Amino acid sequence: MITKLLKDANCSSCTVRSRALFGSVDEQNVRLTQKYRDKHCYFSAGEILHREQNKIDYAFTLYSGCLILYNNLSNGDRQILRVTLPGDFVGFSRNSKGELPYSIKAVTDSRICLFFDANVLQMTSEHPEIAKRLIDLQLNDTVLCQQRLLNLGQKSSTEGLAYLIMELYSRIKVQSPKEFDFKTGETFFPLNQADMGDALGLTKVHINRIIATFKNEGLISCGHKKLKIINEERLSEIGQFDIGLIKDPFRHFS
Amino acid sequence: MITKLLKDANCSSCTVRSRALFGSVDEQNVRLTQKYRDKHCYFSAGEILHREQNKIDYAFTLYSGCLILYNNLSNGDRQILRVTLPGDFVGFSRNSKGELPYSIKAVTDSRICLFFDANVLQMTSEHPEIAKRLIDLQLNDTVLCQQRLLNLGQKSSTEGLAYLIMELYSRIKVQSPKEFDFKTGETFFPLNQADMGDALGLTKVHINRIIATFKNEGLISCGHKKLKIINEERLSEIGQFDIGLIKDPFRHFS
DNA sequence: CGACCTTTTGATTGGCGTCAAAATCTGTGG
DNA sequence: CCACAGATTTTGACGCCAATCAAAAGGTCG
Repeated sequence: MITKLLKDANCSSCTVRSRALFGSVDEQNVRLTQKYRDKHCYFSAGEILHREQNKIDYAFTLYSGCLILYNNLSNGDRQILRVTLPGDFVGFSRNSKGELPYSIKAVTDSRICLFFDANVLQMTSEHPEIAKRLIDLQLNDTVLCQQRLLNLGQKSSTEGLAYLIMELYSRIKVQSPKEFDFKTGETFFPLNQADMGDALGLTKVHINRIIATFKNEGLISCGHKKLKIINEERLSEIGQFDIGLIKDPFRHFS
Repeated sequence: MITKLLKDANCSSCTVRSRALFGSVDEQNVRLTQKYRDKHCYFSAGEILHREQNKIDYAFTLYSGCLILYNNLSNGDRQILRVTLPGDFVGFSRNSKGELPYSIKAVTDSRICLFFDANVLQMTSEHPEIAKRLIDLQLNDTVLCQQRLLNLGQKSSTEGLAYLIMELYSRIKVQSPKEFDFKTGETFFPLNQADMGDALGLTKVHINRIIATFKNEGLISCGHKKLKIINEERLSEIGQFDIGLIKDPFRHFS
């Protein structure tokens, strides 16, 4: 899928490095891992990078932009499983046939950098600290996923949406600080109302009504792909969102 | 929490080994890893092994029995995040303070074997193949968690329950084959109706009504902690459950 | 045998889905 | 710079799925 979209550039031109993957690795090792990185490529908003059940033989880090990972059901409904932001690592978890179990779509123009499987294998063997780093990234993803289970299973639609907004907003401030305008307090916000519905198992109509109440109550203001949270404390409270989840990642080795 | 419940025995007496953790490690190495294992201990049904936000400095494998990992909300509601079966590994993902973000409770009499953090650290350094195995276990857990997101977010209560039953049933057949009676087709089934409700975000009353329809339609029969699936194919279809998810785990290195 | 837990059943309520249409915004090309 | 097509947001009316409340029946275990 991705191969036909590969651009020529190799990764020596990448100026942004994968914070998530190499964050705990010292500078010398980062330079060493340079050689394991392969092609990087660009996608524009709306492009589908991968369709669930198709095979791939690489993983990648997101350099810029925003992707959603999702599953489709037979009736056409869609569940968003994860929203990835710059620095996130994507593309492990394949079955014996090499099939990745979710689809991937760019919600904004995005730039990724590929790591082919053979290179990941070699990299983790030669740099055990990177293997441990991979465990930790995976552990944290699992915790976030479990928190979303809690969100979908036990919270009301209002609580769930408050949580979703706070979680994404907090991650954007950490992972894409450039998108946050300190003058106005406005952040770029990648999801539209239909997307939020698909993340929470609600209809876009209902999402719209909840957002309307949030606006009325002076909690947020938002426009096209823009979000300003006016009362962060109250919104966190409604969503039972704990900022520690983002600021203090769950891990084991690092 | 666990320490005060520790029984004296050390792990040399363990006859069951952690299939999940050492499944891909050769016999010689398994014997080597023996030394990293610490105490093992027992819990009876209903005992709480750990309360969310408390600190621990070990992880463990479940040897026998069944545990649930869950979160409580402030209003008393509970979301079951994961049901662990023999062979499963539990207890990574802690934050900087060493806090594990979920509670753990034994739903049946259970036996676990501890690995203290220091030993896991040493073990993964000395046996890189175990580090990679840990990544894979974690990857598969994440995929299962994501499938439960799909379950909660997009499926009807009937579909969701069919999926839950099929998933647990299939995992029991693989991970606790002794619990499956080939003569009667009956399996031990650890969850009661309230638990299933807490796993799916539904009330026990509603679970009961759905189970009644499953019985009426001749799909299952069940009694106290016992389950017999009469029409496996149809139940899988209703739940949109794919047995490959269990039989062909998602992974990257092994 | 009795206390407690789990399952079962009924009646009523409300949250969110569904359907439909209008209003607004966005990006594109002339 | 405006016109237009398409996407996204907004609003309204109505219906249904699952929650809630309540109580009885059945099982399990000490």
